[in-house]
Amino acid sequence: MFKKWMTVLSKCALFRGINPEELNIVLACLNPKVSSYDKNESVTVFGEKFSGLGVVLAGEVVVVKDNAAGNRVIMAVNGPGEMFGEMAAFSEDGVWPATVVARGACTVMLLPAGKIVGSCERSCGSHKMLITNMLIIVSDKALMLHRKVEYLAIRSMRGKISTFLLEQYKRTGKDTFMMPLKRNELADFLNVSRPSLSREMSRMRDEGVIDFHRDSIKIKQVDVLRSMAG
Amino acid sequence: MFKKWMTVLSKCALFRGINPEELNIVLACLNPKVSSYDKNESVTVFGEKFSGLGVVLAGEVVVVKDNAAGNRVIMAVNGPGEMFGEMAAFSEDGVWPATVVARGACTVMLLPAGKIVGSCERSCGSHKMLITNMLIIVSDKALMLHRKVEYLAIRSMRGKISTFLLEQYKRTGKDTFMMPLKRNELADFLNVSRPSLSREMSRMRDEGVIDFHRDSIKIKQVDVLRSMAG
DNA sequence: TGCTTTTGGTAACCGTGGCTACCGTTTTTA
DNA sequence: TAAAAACGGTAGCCACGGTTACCAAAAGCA
Repeated sequence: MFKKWMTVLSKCALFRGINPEELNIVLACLNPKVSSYDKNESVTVFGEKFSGLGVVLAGEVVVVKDNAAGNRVIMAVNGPGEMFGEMAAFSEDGVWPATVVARGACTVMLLPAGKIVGSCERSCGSHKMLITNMLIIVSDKALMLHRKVEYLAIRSMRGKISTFLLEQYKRTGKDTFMMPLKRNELADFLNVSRPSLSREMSRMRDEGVIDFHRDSIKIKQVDVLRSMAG
Repeated sequence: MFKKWMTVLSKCALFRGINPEELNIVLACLNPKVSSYDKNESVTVFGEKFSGLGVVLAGEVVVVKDNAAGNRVIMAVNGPGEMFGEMAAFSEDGVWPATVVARGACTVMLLPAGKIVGSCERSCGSHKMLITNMLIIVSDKALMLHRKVEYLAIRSMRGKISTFLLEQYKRTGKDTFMMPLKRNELADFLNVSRPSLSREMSRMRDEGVIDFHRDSIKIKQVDVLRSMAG
């Protein structure tokens, strides 16, 4: 039944430590719903009734939040095997805390939240593992948000840009790399305006700290960048 | 042994649904460490080795984060029965993601993280409950951070102030209430400078939207405030 | 009780960064 | 392959809010 998605699901953090045979049993237990979406189609809408823990099976989704002023903040970009709605799954109000939009054609699986904590009728042994995995996942999510808060708490734009670039530098281990976000998306992520971001990056280029062309970026003075990060 | 703290602990979300006799057994299992601190003393320091899940027994602690630029951001204020370090408890790196400072004289309990998920030798039945509680707690924490991100994502100071006041208004249900934070702390929380905050609040008072004197504040035009929140 | 510390309001100055507008380039779609 | 849409850099304008400095009131402490 879920044979098609086994490879992806085995990579999903929720099912870590559960072997294929058990996974099949657990999935039958959880009774998930698989749906496909086109580009820019809404998978979930902020404030609507919570429909279940999401797992991306194919394609990519973007988790966004619109504040009333009309600014769209990108919370995350999730690919195959990644999840969304982990936090809402165990909240009381039972509504989506964010909007999830298909970044391109994609397929997602929605798991009813109650089934995860609720004790299984057939008392399948992987349920405890599932809950423990869930705990780790939500903790990681919380830490990610913690990091996000740190980003937003940086007052100056230079600080934000420098911090972001240094994180990429550390992640890739190279001083020349591709930006994982378009200017628009980066501006959203750093919570600044797009033209101001361009201007500041250009200034940094003029000063010889970095060099870039479109998506390709090169860090020329790591130490200077570090001093600007805070 | 923990008789002195039973009243507080029974109110702690971690032990919800566990009756006093079981609580004693569970506590013995967890082997917690109780310590006292003076005002402004550090309970935990950012980056240092994780020492365990914290529970405030008496007094208050402030969870803060200093960014390298020297700005101190208040993450939370925790009183008796409240916890800190929930996220770090299940992260890999095993260091404190924030600094916790005693707001006044206080007593806290530290629970070794491993003991919570690790299966109990005496296989005491409340362990599953403990893990489930932990899941709910961490989810709530994540949602709280989510809300925090929303606050920080608000561009204008007016928007921040309005949002904060409306939240208090909703919480107390009254249009006149006491500010739960000093100006200093509020400025930190909203991530703005203290004089700018005072100035903006004075402007709002001049415009007749609000009225205030020190800690006491009155909302005069809720609808206008709402339109300013975003 | 007087002294010190903390807290909060106000004012002047000015830099960062938001906004709008425009244009060239790249990518997508028909 | 032409038309349309998305993307990214640049420029000018100016307001929001950071910074510093100072003072008054309140609270803590001797």
